[in-house]
Amino acid sequence: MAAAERKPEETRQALLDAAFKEMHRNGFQAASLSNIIEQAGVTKGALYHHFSSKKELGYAVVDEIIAPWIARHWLTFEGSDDPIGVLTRSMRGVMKGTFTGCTCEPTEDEDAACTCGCGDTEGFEELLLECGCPLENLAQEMSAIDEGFRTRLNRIFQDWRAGLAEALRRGLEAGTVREGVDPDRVAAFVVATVEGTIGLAKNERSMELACSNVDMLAEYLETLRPAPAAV
Amino acid sequence: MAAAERKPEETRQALLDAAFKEMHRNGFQAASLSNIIEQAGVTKGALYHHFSSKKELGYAVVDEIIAPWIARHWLTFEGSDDPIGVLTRSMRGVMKGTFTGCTCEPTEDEDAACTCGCGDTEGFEELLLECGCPLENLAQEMSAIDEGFRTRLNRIFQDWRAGLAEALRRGLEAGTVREGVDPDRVAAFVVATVEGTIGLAKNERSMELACSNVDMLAEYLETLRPAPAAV
DNA sequence: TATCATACATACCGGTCGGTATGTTCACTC
DNA sequence: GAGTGAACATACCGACCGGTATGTATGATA
Repeated sequence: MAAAERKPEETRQALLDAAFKEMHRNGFQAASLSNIIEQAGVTKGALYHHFSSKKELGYAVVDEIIAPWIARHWLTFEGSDDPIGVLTRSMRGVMKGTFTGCTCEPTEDEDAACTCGCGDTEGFEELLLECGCPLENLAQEMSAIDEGFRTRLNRIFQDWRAGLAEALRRGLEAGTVREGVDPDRVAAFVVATVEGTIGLAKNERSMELACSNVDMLAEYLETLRPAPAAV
Repeated sequence: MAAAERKPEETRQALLDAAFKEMHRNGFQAASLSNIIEQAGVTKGALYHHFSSKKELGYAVVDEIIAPWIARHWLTFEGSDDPIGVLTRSMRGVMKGTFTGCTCEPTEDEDAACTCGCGDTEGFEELLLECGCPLENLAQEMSAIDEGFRTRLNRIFQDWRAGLAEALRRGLEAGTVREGVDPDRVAAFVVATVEGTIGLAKNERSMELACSNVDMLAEYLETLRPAPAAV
């Protein structure tokens, strides 16, 4: 094995990345540790040095890969007073893989790839369309049969909803969201519709369907703005 | 084994039912044939007499169990001219496990269990809340890695959407749905939101969340009715 | 009643799985 | 530069998996 390198943090990260990819495509239960260590370029000894079991590896993927990923792509309000506008742009960005709604430098260039340094490449939209949302996939598979997964995934969903609701509350104060809108209920509705849309689009392999649904959700969100001053 | 019984249709059905339960809880890949045959009360020889492989068993579950289940609980319009009303009742029925929207004798009794003879018992809502929608679960798990599953599940989604869109079209003609509504796009939006809602509620183990989302979707659907005559 | 396809039951196989026990090499301390 | 623990690599294990080969009982037919 030539000269060994001994970079434990890099090894650990390589294992997490490989595990994430394997789990994203095959789910957790069908994820093969052999494939993961092969992809990461290490051996089983390294894996079990860094993680005590397959399950612990899965938990780490949830906490250290999936959770930040969701936050990076969906909690992009950054003190904005227009949650509906930001959310609509985030949705379109995620669906198209352009991520112009990231918290990094926003760009006007619709064709630009993600510039937020999250490591997502241009091919991401195909991956999303083919493999779906990793958070939703894992939740569907594991939440019924493992409480550890369920609580961790649930935490991500709750943070997502809470962040969205918080932004809506600021919109209420700023007057960009009309009175009477319940931030928590709208947040839950949006999260459910987004996840359902990704799932349906994945099954039909149809980006058009995804975009149509996003547009319809955007239209619905527009109805939550204050009514224009009566003429 | 006392006197043998030789009822091939019952044996086959027992295998399908057991496979459905196992797959609903554990997914297809993690479903164990040993568990299935044990649950069905037969041996591996019987299984492989009726099904040529595990995958064929899974396909049969999709075609013969899941597809009719979806049709029974979601395609309940039966020539009604009020798709929004029927759909709203179906949603609430499925979520509460009362199924008052079934195509069987509709009942006014909100507490009644499903009377459509579909075999669903009172405990169904807990199962839906714990294990989610079997269609969505399988789609999430298998559509990316097996084309046979994907096409079969996709067919169910398409039939669901088509049935919903057809009902909306009748509503358009009957005047219970306002002009300008696109039946196909609304149908896709509804299916995605319903599936997303079940998934989210399953993960949070919260029937309140499910009901809240259903109510919000129902509110949205009400906006698709014709505007009341101007005063 | 002999025949024979159907409908199973039993026993077993190769392969893969997650996990472990043990060996080896590096980096650092003193 | 000897010692030591972290960071791996290698070899191996038992369990379970899907699948098969083969045996056997049943029920209809002739």
